[in-house]
Amino acid sequence: MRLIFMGTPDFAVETLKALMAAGHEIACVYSQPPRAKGRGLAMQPTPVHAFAEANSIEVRIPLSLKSEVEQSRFAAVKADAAVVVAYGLLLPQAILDAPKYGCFNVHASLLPRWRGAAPIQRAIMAGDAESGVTIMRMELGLDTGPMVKVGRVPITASTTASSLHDGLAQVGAKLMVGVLEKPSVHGVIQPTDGVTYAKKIDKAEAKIDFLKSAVEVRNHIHGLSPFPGAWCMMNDARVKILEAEIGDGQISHPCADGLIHFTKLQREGKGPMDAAAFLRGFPNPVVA
RNA sequence: CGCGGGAUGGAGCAGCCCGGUAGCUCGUCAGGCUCAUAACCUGAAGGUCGUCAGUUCAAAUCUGGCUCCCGCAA
Repeated sequence: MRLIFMGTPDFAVETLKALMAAGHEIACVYSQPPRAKGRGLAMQPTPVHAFAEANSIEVRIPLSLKSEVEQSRFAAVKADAAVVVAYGLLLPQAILDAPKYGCFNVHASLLPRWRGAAPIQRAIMAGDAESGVTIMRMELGLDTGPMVKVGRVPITASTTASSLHDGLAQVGAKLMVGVLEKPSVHGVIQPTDGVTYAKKIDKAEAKIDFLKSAVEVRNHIHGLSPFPGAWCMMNDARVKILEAEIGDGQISHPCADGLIHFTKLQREGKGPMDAAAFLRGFPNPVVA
């Protein structure tokens, strides 16, 4: 099929790769415009942008799709369908209606739970037992469309946002390819019960609150690992905690109901390391 | 030119300010000891100190360029 792909972060690249591998024609790719970010505030294209460019696919980076000009450009592609994965812009009705089979979205949660920006992190932080990917037909509302296909992934004591992200990206890519084999399918309307929204991660919430239970602290750490990274102070140094386990260990700290110990940590300017290595360069840490 | 930290045997660090023998903790290997341990003892291997140039009798250390890694902030 002739497709338009719309996406921005790494998570979306997996689906784009899978669509190409499945033999679909990617007519063009939409992504967020490059922004000045990172050290030195250099302009950097988004991961999807960079990948598409490396594969000689036309990249479009409009600031908005509200204008008639952009909408007619979109329609002029005459795509069979559009696949949207974490794009970052709302699609007006004119866009949604343009492709022959409509617009499909890959969302990293079991809808209607965790609609919105940070479903992966929120699921882990909330202590959910499982997460997943939902493919839906897009509507005007935020992640409200009828569900076409669902893939489930368990969340365990060792699941981090990073590992879940990678897992879901694979699952989502695979499901999306499957859905396009029967692009005319209708979806199941989302239940009205169990709707939650995954609001964007705010860096201010990254600091670890040891007044919570050990499990809550563990979920907080894993949900924010590695970005933006849960952190605490140790001997006047700011240290990111990337992985932790319930109970006592080489570097532990009490929570409301017991000890938690850190198994992977990173201090400023350094790389991530396990507890034993961390202690060699940072003996007798006092957690504050 | 947003602010800052860093690159030293396999891992984590010290040494740099005040140039002059390559150091520590751990790991690895060999041997010993022990009922036993993340135990202990003995010995060994392993590094052109990120890279290029400069200063100097002499550079891990001082000067300048470059590459790469990371924290903050956006």
